[in-house]
Amino acid sequence: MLISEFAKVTGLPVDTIRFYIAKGLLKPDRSLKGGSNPYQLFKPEDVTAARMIRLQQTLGYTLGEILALNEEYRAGEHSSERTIEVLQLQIERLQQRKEALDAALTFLHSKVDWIKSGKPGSAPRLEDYQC
Amino acid sequence: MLISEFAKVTGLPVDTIRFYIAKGLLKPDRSLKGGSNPYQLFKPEDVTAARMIRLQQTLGYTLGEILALNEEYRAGEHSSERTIEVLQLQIERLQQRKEALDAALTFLHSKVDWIKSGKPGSAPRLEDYQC
DNA sequence: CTTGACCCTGGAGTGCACTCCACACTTATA
DNA sequence: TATAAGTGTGGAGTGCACTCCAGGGTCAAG
Repeated sequence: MLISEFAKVTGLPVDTIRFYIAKGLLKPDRSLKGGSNPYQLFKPEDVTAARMIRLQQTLGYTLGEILALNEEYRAGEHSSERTIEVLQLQIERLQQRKEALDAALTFLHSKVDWIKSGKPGSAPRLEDYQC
Repeated sequence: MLISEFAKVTGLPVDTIRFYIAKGLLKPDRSLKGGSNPYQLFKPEDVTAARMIRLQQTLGYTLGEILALNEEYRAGEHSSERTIEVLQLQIERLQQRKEALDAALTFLHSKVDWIKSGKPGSAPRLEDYQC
């Protein structure tokens, strides 16, 4: 598929796609059949890759980290131990984020409860939900 | 307390603190006693505010959003309904992030399990953990 | 009263992640 | 064959969140 269709499928602006290509995050095929096609061709797996990038971004990774992560992941494709190591690292980091998020949610919920109950006693303190 | 001590207590660089003050995120007192002190004075509640800012940042809010959120929060201080509304919105947003995070974690865990079990069947697909 | 540590303001610079633009080429349609 | 729509490259610009620096004021110690 061409870039405009890829943009539609992924929901990403064309400029952003080109930006990702320049960064090495996406690698569409070029000129498949004897130089007949001067355009970049995107495969279904590129769609998956794009979605993976967006996911990793919402999880707080920078594009540089995502690139490094994915390359390391590819490099360790034949070494299960290395791959597992990379995955474990990601899991650990996400786990930490989740804990901070849980603490924040508990704090917010307790604040809502406190207000709804007519504000008896002192307000819930951020310090009590260490994040 | 003066800015250098505040920096030590919060762990933030002095420049960042001044940046937050310029943005209106922190409001230390100025010249308390008859213009004798030309320096900004930070109170314990400023420390809490700084920690709140950092927390909100890790949760994905921009400084602009944090400012708006905190001002709206202050504005609704006497209207419990408005405050609860703001809190509910925050909770909703964080809940969404948590769900994406959970999906990612489940995906990563299943990938680890799949590798550890000698890679039987097909690899876990990102698509199956909609995020 | 000088020295050194600390403070303030204003403005410039940095890295990241886009976003926009000018210009040139290719391809489908009228 | 003219024209419009889509594609590629290179480079400039934007917004955010800092980060650094010059120039100048304040204050406590010696």
